[in-house]
Amino acid sequence: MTSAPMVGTSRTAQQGREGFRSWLREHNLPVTAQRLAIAEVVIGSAQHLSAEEVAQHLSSHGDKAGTATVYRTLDLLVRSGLVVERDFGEGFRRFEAARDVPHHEHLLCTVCGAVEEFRDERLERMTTIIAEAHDFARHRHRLVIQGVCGACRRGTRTTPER
Amino acid sequence: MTSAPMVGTSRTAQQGREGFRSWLREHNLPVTAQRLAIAEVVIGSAQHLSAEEVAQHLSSHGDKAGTATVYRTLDLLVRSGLVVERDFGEGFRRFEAARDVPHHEHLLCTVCGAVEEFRDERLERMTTIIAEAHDFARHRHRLVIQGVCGACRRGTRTTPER
DNA sequence: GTAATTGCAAATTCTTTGCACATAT
DNA sequence: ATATGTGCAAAGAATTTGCAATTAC
Repeated sequence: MTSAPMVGTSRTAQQGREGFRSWLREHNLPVTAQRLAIAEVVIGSAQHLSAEEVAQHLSSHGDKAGTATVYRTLDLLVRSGLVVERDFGEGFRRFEAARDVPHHEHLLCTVCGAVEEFRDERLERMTTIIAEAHDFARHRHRLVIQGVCGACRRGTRTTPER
Repeated sequence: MTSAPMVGTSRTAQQGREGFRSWLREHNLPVTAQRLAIAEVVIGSAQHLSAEEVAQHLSSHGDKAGTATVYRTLDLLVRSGLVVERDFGEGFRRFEAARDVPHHEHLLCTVCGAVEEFRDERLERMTTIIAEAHDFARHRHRLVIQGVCGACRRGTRTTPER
């Protein structure tokens, strides 16, 4: 966990589990133990988890699910809108609970891997204007700022981020 | 090719070939036909090429190189500073000739795949300020704006971008 | 001549798919 | 009951690596 405040309101694991249960019911999809467990892990976490990390969290909590199921459920979670997919250029994807934030950017520490989030309205407006100037209809954008966090610069960090 | 003006100065295939030859010599690395051919393709192109596309360009020009050699040479080109690696979240990397631009952003058409480049000083300053506010030492940043280009919106496009 | 590169194929990493078996409704 | 999900293992896609044959210097 980073020490900075998160953007938006975080949801509890319970809310994640129940929210996904409702969504599955609405869509006439079977509610299985694996699906609820995966939803609880991803939505209950404040981090950006990879598929593998989701599987690890599961087994460390007594639950377990095959790799295929993890991927298939993450796909459902993204389609439900409860989870958002992220690509930090690491060669694999990460998944993050969708909070009540329309959009936010990421600061990535290249030393410890810590991810910090922020929102900036100016950036929102700026990308729209830039797109228009190039005759593009802006759909969305993605900004990742890479750098070194304070803890790593000062050698203060005691616990590894990931 | 997009119709908008490119950022910075483009280099010719010849310049790419010779520039890489010099770099190889300076680093006591063998100058091979494959290396020069790959440099010519990547640096001579105004596009963002994938490793596979580089291999295709090669064979269509009579040259040829194994996949491993293409990847190994792209790695050298990146390390030489003559080529820059890009990640547009497609699941694979693209490589672009490094021009005299310190940094530029990308507009990506989600319909035809066209990539347009632009530079924005405000963004440069903004990311530095944002990083500082979060106690990060900014190293670099990456902004990709996704949208639909004018040609695709109007159905005007006649030639596929990729 | 000797050290480095090349190309092929096998190995890796992340992700998807096919299929027999298990489970939700 | 019956459609759907699950897990395993095989398949895929992009990229890397081991190694014998080849080439640069």
